[in-house]
Amino acid sequence: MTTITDVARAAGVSPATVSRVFNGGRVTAERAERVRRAAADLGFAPNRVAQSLRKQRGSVIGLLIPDIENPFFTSLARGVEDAAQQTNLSVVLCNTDEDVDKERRYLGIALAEQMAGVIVAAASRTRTDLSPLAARGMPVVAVDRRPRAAPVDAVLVDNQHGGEAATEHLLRAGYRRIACITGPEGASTSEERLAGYRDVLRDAVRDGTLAPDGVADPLRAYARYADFKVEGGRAAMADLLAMDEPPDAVFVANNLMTVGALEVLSEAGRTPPGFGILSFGGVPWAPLVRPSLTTVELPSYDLGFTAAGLLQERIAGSAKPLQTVVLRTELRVRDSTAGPQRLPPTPAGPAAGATPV
Amino acid sequence: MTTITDVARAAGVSPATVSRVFNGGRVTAERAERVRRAAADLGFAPNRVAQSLRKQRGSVIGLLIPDIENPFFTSLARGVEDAAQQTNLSVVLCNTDEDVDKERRYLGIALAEQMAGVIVAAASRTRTDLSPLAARGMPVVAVDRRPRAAPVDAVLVDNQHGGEAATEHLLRAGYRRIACITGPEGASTSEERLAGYRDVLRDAVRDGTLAPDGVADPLRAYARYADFKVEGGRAAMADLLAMDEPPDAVFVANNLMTVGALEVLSEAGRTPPGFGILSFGGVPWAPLVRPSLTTVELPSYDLGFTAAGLLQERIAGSAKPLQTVVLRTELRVRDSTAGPQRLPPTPAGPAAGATPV
DNA sequence: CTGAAAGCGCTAACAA
DNA sequence: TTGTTAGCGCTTTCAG
Repeated sequence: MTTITDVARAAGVSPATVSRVFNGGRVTAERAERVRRAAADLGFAPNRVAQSLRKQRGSVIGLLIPDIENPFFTSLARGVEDAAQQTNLSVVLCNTDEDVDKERRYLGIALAEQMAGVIVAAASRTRTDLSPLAARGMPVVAVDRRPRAAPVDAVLVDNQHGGEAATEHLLRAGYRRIACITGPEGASTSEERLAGYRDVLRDAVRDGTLAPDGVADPLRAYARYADFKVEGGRAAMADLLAMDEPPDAVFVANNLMTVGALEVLSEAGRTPPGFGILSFGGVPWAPLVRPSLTTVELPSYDLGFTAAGLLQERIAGSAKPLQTVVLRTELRVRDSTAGPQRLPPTPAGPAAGATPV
Repeated sequence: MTTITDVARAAGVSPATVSRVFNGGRVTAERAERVRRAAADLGFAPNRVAQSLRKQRGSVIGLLIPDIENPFFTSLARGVEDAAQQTNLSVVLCNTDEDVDKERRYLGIALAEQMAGVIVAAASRTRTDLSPLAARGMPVVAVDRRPRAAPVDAVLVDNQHGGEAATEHLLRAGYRRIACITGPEGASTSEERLAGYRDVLRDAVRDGTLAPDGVADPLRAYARYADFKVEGGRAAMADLLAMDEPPDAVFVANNLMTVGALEVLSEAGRTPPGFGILSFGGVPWAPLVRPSLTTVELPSYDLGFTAAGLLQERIAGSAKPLQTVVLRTELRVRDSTAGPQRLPPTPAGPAAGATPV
C-alpha cells in the first residue's frame, strides 16, 4: 500500500503538503503538480480508514431499511444513492428486516464506523432508539416512518391524504362495504393510512352517502391490522372474505400485502373490479396484473433523494431548526376499481393465442 | 466517546488488558470481569475505525450487485447477510447499476475502507477489473457472473443446464418455433443460457424432432440479445412478433425481461400457453400472473449464502486452491407452457365477481 | 499474565 | 506557503 509518506518522498515534499493537495489546502501550482504526478505514478489512493480516524468522521452514509425485498425501499435507495453521488459520500445499505435488534446492531455499527450520517426507515415507532446517535452528534434523517419523539429531520409521505383519496375513490366508484388492510399496529404509516380511511367513511356515514346494512360499526368491522408482508395480506383478506357480510372492496395499505390479497381473491373467484381493490404503493410488475391495478403512487425515489439532501446539509454543518418534509401521493385510477356492477374488461383476447399453429 | 483508555482507568488496568479482554487474550477471570463491568458502565463500544487502521483490515464485507431492483439480487443479498450474521462481519451493499465505472468506484472504496473482503456480481465479463484487490491481497468471491480470468473463487449457476432444461421442456410441450431472449452479448450468464438453448435445438434438428418450416437457420433467427431489463424484454419480444414467421414460444433468460415480454404478448393478444413463455429465474409476484408462469428456479439465496461462506474462509486465511461452486437450477412447470394447442385454463371465475351486490 | 511503548496513515495546529 | 509534530483509538510486540 502506498501512503502519503511515499508520495511525499517521491515528490520531494512533506506529507502535510501531499495532504493539502488532496484536501484543497494552499499549495503552489508547481509543487501541487509534482505531487499529483507522483501520486498517479505510485497509484496512491488515500486510506479512508486513517482519514476517518483522524477526522473523527467517515465518508459513508448508512441507509437502514426494513425490507430490502420491497421495491418501495429499493427505489428509495436509488434516490439516496443518486443524491449522494453528487458529493463524495458513498452509501451503504443495511437491511434491518423489520427487526429492532438487527436495527440496533446496525445503528451501533454506524457509530463504531464513524459514519458521516444515517438515513433510517425505522423498524418500530416506539422501540427504535436513535438517541445514542444524537448523543454523539451524528446527523440522522428519518424517512417514510418517523420514530416517536426523535429529534431528527424527517421526510415522510402524506399517508393520511393518500388513505383519504383511496377511500373516496372507492366510495365514488360505487362500493359500499369497503375494507382496509393496514400495517402493524402502532406504525405511523399504518395508522395514518387507516386514519384517512376512517375519516372518509365516517363523513360518508354522517352525510348519508353510506348506510351499511347490518354491520354494527363499519369503521371497525372492516379494518384489519397486518404486517406489510405478502403473508399478512393473504391472512387478512381471507379473514375478511369469511365474514357473514364480507366487504365488496378493499383498500390495502401497502404493495406487498396487495399481492397476498390478490392471491386470495383470485382463489376465491372474486375478480376485480366486481370486488374492488386499491393498493397503497405501486409495484413494478403492476402492468402484468389483470385487471390493471388502481394505486396510490408513492414518491419513493424522491423520498430517498430528499432525505439524502437533508442529511448532507446536516453533515455540512447546517444548524437550521429540524424540519419535516411531507411528500404528496397521487391516485392513479385503473381497472381494478371500476365499480361493483361492472364486468372485468375483456382481456385482449385468448382467442388469438389459441389460433392453430 | 468512551475509549479503551477510559475503561482501563475505570477498571484499574492497562489499555492492553482491556484490549485482550475483548479479543480473547489471556486475562485472569477476576480482572476480565472488572473490565467487562467497567465497559458496560461506561457504555463502551470499540471504535472499529481505529481497529481497522491498526489491524490493516476492517470487519465489513462489501457486496457489489448490478441491480438492486432485481429480486434475484436482493434474495442473493439476503443469503450473504444471513451467512455473515454468524460471524461479526457486517455486510454493506453497493449497487453498481450494471455500470463499470460505478463498479470501479466501489471497488476503490472497498480498498480504501480496508474491507475484509468483497463479493461481486460483476458488471462486465471483460471490463470488470479485480486485479487491484488481488494485488493487495483482499479476498474476493465472484457470484453469479465470473469475470474473465480473475483469480478468484466463484459461485455460479448452472446456466447451460438450465437453458437446456427450459428448451427441452418447450419442445416436449409441442412448441416448434422456439425463440430465446437472452442478456447482453458477452455476459457469461447470457451466453451460457443461450448455449443451452442452442444445443438442444441443434440436437432436435439433427434427430428430426424439429423441422422448422421456412426459417433458414432457426438457431439464429429466433435468438435475440437484450439487456436483462424490462425494456429490453419488451423490445426483443416486439421484434420477434414482427417476424414474417413469428415464434410460437419464447425462452426468456431472466425475470425482468420476462415482465417486458409478457406485456408485449398481452398487448398483442398472444396469451400463454397458446404462445409459450418460460422464464429463467422466478419472480416474487409470479403467483399473480395468469396463466401461471413456468420457470427455471434459481438458487439465488444459496448463491449468496455459499459465496459468503467461501469468502469467510479466505478471510480467515484459508490457502486452499481456488474453487468454483456451481449450483443447480430447477425447472418448475406451470401453465404458461401447457402447449400451443391448449386454451388457457379457465380463470377461477369472473362470474362470482360479477354477482350483483 | 500484565504493562509500556510503538505505530497503523492521516490531518491540523503551530512554527518557520 | 511549507515542514514539523502530535495524536485520533486501537493492537501487538517485547519485557517483566
